[in-house]
Amino acid sequence: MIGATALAKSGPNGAVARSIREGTRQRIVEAAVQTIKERGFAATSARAIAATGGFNQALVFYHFGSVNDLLVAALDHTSAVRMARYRAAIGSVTTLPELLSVASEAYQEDLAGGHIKVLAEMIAGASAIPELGPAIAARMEPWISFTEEAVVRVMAGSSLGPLVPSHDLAFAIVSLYLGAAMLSHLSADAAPAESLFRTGAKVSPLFELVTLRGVVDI
Amino acid sequence: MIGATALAKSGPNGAVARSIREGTRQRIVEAAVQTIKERGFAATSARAIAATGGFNQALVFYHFGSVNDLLVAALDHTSAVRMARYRAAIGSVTTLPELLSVASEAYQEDLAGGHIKVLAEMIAGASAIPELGPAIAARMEPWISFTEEAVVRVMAGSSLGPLVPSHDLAFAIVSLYLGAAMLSHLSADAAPAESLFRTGAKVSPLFELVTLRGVVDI
DNA sequence: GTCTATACTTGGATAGAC
DNA sequence: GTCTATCCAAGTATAGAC
Repeated sequence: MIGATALAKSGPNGAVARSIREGTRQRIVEAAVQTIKERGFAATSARAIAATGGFNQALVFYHFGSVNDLLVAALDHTSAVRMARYRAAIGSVTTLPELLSVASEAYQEDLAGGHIKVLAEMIAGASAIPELGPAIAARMEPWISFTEEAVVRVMAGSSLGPLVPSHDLAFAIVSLYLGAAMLSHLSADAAPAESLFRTGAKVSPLFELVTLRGVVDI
Repeated sequence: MIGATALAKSGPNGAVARSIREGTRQRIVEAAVQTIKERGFAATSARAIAATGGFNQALVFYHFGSVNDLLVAALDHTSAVRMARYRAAIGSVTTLPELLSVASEAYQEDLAGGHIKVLAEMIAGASAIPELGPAIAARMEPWISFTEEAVVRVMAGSSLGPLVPSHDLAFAIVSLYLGAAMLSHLSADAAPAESLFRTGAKVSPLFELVTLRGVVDI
């Protein structure tokens, strides 16, 4: 009898059943992500998150200890989702134009889905709340590694390979991605970043050319 | 007699004389910049600024109306200083390796002088306080234009010129600079960005090569 | 585990003396 | 123009009922 109490309250109410299945922690994390997307980092207080998710403010502290810890958990959550998406899209690509094409596609999805906004807001927030800095820096590392893998694959056999340290290049790409996202985010105008992808698509065959011809075998 | 009252309190006290000469507004702006550098955006409250500058908190509101308006003024101030520096360093450069060399030098100065920190904190803050967004976006524009000028000059006569829209390239460079600054700032580790400049210096002759040989006259 | 109520803190902003 | 004193709003966090 006692074992049944956990399910006693579910019944026909979909929302309640869902909250029991997913667990409250997960519900809180999702409310945090949504609040950042909709209202920005500064407005993402425990009260605002609770209002978004329809639960009590005190639950944030009961389950996560502090708002900061919840925000880190929220970043982990979106990062995992996005990483899975990027791995699926980019994991098997071996040429630069192809890479740019799928990267551009994934970027559009990120933009539409609000993932970029979450990332930008968190980076910005990390700058504002120093305690978050190290946690967020650590969560950027996998992205640099992932980018480096893709870069190494695309440059394999290229004569540029030995000349450009792949880690530097990966860092540069992530920086560019991040900087463009923040600038676009700032002016609420995504056009410049999109223009950049189009230009990249136009220019990338040029690098292929250089690679194939082996012009720069120094 | 009345005309003399303004100077009546100066005398041997250097600090007071200085404040009268520069005006209190300027003193407040400098205190704001210093507070951002030392304590970060989030900690830069009217009270903190007043403590840094050794004046009363209420003066912020008397002279600037709000903390936000003061912060924008502070960004204007550092931007003007940095722009002058960059113009002097880059204004006459015409080759890519040379450009990268002086840009790297100026970047080191920016880093040491805390200018990069102010910029990064303000961009981050703009994300946190939406009202600041448009003001800061407007203040990034001159940097993109300036970069575009330099890019156009360096690419003049290059066969890459017609292929790469200079505005896109300028946007990309500013994004890269900004993104690298924010990532470095995050992990309190400037090494990655410096490594990037070194790599740039190594690779840039390659572009010169492409340009000179005219390999890609499509 | 979840709620209500509330203590405590910080910071923006203003009134009014000087 | 500059100061003291204060109001007010928003947010973190906790105590304790349920």
